Amino acid sequence: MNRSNSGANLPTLRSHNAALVLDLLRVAGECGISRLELAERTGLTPQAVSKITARLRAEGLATDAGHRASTGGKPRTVLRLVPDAGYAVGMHLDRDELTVVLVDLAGAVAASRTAPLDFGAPADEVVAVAAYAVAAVRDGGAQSVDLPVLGVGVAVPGPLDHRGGVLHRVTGFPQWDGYPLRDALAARTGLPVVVDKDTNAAALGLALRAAGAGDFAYLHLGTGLGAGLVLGGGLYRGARTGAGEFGHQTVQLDGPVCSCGGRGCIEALCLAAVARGDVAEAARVLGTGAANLVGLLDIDRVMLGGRTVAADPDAYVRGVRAVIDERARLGGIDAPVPVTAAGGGDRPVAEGAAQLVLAPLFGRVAGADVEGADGGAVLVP
Amino acid sequence: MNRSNSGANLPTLRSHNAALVLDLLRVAGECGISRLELAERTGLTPQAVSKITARLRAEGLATDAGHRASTGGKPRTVLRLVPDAGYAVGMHLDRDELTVVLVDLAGAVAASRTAPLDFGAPADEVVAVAAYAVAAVRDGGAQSVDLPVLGVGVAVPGPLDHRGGVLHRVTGFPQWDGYPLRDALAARTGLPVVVDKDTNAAALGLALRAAGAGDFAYLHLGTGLGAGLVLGGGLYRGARTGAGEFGHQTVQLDGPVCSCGGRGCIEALCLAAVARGDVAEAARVLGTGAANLVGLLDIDRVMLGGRTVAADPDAYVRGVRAVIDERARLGGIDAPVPVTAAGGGDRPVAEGAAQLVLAPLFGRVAGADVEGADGGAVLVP
DNA sequence: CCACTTAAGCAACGCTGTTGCCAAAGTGCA
DNA sequence: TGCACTTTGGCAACAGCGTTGCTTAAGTGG
Repeated sequence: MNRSNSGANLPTLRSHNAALVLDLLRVAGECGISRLELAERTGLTPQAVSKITARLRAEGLATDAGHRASTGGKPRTVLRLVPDAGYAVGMHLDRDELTVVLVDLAGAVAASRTAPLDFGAPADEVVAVAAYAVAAVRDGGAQSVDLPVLGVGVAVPGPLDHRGGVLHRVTGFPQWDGYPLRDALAARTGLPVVVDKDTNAAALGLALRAAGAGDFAYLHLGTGLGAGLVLGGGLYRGARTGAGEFGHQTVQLDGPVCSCGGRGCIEALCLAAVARGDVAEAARVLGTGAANLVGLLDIDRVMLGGRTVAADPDAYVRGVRAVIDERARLGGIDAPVPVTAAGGGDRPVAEGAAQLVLAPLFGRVAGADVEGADGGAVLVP
Repeated sequence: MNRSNSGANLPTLRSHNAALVLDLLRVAGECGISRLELAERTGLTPQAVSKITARLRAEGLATDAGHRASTGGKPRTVLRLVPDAGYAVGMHLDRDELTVVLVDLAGAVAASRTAPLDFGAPADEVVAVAAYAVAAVRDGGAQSVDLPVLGVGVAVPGPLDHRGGVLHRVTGFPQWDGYPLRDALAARTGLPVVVDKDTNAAALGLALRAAGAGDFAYLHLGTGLGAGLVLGGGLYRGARTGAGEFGHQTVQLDGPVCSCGGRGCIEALCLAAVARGDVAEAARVLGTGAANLVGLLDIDRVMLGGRTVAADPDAYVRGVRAVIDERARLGGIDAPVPVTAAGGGDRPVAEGAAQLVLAPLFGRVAGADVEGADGGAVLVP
């Protein structure tokens, strides 16, 4: 929805429709989808879909996958995505651990690698370790075959400038302040690199997996508390990539002082409850923040994740759901917003990071420029 | 960013670019804009802009407006919007008052009308009064000339279904629950009708007026407290048009009971402070909610409006700004988000309502279907 | 007065999705 | 087995979009 410089011409049109079809193929998965279904879903004419899919097949991105049962005439030919036409590396740079995955176009993990990491080490050293991990996961995927890797998506904790790939004010790690992570890693790996917050990456991954889930908020409770927002079908980053500062929302005026200097922050109240073992109270505080968010943004779903939640997912889901249901009941709303656990601990973050690279191919994520090593090496021209 | 049924063809492309150019003409206002500037802003080639503007001129939507000073060669021809090529009616149905305005394409008010209203009267009676006001403002605009009125935008308090134009659960006015306001008024007036929340209408109007302001939140403090969100350049309504439920955000766990049944809602705390004359405390509570919002959504600006704010705008702006600045300082942010008063009391709501009809012409507002009397009588074919 | 610069239109072009038509590949009944 | 019917999907011609190459219009400056 970028208002500036958004004039559309025929190449724009072409890639838009191609991305749309590719996304439907991706969502259909193994079972595939027929040309006529694609036409119905996109609003394009069947003939246009035929032309678009012919191009995709010529480029090796789509292929035939059998036939549907006949309904009285010629049976429909089913098309599906060719998953190994492209790969992306997803990386989760956490405070004490490095997780790297290699995923294909369909989002399936082809290889993964986890190693301890000292995020407090000099930035160049961390980048070197990261670049080595990328190389390792590329080799490990298939033996001596050069896989077409489109780029590297990196998820990091704390605030950053997503467009420039530069970190800012990472609490406790001053050596990262202003470090051009994207360009450094792009130079080391020779691949385009996209950097984003860990919560955003996780939310993006979940948004692509659960198709049709609509708008939702992903709340990540680990060493800190943050949120990833999927609004209007796309990841919402805000004006300065700072959206999702959920942890320091005030839910108690003049409450206890938080590490951020504020008072009554959700994060402080929630983690204090966790520290004294009161999971129910932690969930209630989290639920209050979640209910605020649900009301403000009118979202369809709340998903909980992160290490702390993973330790006792049922308790958190139950506690958060109780607050949201109560608020909905008071507001006279019949169907309260569902609350679920994301599952998989920290793994969704690395997989979501890979989707930072892949999502633009499918027309997802507004304004995510994949740049770095070479300007705009995208698959669909 | 609607994901379903969004295949693009040539007419889509054409109207998209036409809307883009029309929007730039609108923003340029009286002074106009040259073809080459349009080309730079849109990213289109000058020749494409020439073709598009030729079409707009043929349709009577644009016209020449003199020349710029020469820079050594042929001087640029300046183009501008023809404001009276189209009009829209904006209506603010408040609890005790009805405000109707007639605005032209440029957003200028050509006629206005205010009358007391009993929102508690039977719905059909209110609609009859509203339809009469629409007819009156259409006649009053120009003497015996049939102005091209594109539709009616209606702003109402409380929750509703924007797509269907049906109200829901309006607190204190049960006769409106489920009433098909859009269709009823469309039948009475013979014009397409769009219905939205008052806060959304006001936010839209402000978004169009202050071009380039980026994302912002409009906080409306009147008989209640609500918010209108402009995210990613467009009005954000949420999945069920319920976004902006700002008043019942909890900012004090286990705080005083609110009329909604919850505890520690901003609205309850804020209005209680207003009732006892403590404007500073009201502003502080409002500021806390605003700061939460700024952090969560990373917006560029906060605007305050509504009758209560209009009574003492400086005090509210100062109080809200203080909280936001303090939070930014703690977060290490250099440039805190600006806070301003919207001004004009309730007038921005009616003008914004008119923009519910006009905005789609300029490519603004995602997913605002103007339907009603006749399906899709828009100006640009 | 003439060289130069800048703006804007004309004509031809490549490419998009669309339309009309036809071959391919099934089902179902006689 | 054969024929009528239904449905799918490709081929060819088409209208319309922005783009490119070139020409004309309308200024400035020496």
